[in-house]
Amino acid sequence: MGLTKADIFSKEQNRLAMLLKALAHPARIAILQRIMISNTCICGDLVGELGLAQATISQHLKELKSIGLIKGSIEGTSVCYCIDPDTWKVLESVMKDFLANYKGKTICCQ
Amino acid sequence: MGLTKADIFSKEQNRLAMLLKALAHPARIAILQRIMISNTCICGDLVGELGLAQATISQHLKELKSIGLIKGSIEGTSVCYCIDPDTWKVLESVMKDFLANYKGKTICCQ
DNA sequence: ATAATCAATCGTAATATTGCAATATACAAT
DNA sequence: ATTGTATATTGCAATATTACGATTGATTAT
Repeated sequence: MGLTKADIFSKEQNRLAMLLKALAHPARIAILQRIMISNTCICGDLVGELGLAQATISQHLKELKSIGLIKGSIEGTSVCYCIDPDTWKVLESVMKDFLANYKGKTICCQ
Repeated sequence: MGLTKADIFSKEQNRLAMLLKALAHPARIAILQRIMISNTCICGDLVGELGLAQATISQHLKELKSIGLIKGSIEGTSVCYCIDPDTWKVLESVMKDFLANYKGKTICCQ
């Protein structure tokens, strides 16, 4: 079918799944790392650094923007992207909670 | 195309992307939460609790198993699944490192 | 042996994702 | 006005994902 049955899961489960889906591509991970490491917003530059076509990178940026992980602002002739601190905090918190559910003390499945 | 160009990214970027992709579905998140909360391996039970068909759940379990996030063992009449502590630790560590790249002190993109 | 139960696999339909060429849009410089 | 530069959008082809009915395989109970 290819259509996730979102209505049978909780808001939180869907939210986390959508955030992780936005991260779940090496190109988008590379883009985010590039933005973070530069410690400032990143304008252009991405095309040529990654080995992907301009249209493809633009599409990945759009995806990251639509989930709110990054935001862009026009800076003269080009567009600058940077991490959205609010969404990033949400991601950190939600992911931490999820991972913390595992206490690591199961004494089964040897 | 639908074919990720994995060869142009680093091993680490691909590894993280694959782990996150395995997590990036509400059903698989729900399955993992159910396993974690029960604090023991979970045998069957999943079908009926989530609103998905048996074949669908089996498929999601297979996906989680193939990336190594869970492992299954035959327990009498049914099959038990539990978190694989090693992969879970890798996930925690890799994800923590990724998130920590953001220092949150960009003074741009207002 | 037969029936019952549980989980895996197969086959298939519907939909989503990835990637890029081509094109469009926006703005700056000449 | 025209040219150049940077990013976005469109359209398309190839592949992947999601979901489930039907079937199969394995085990247990009768």
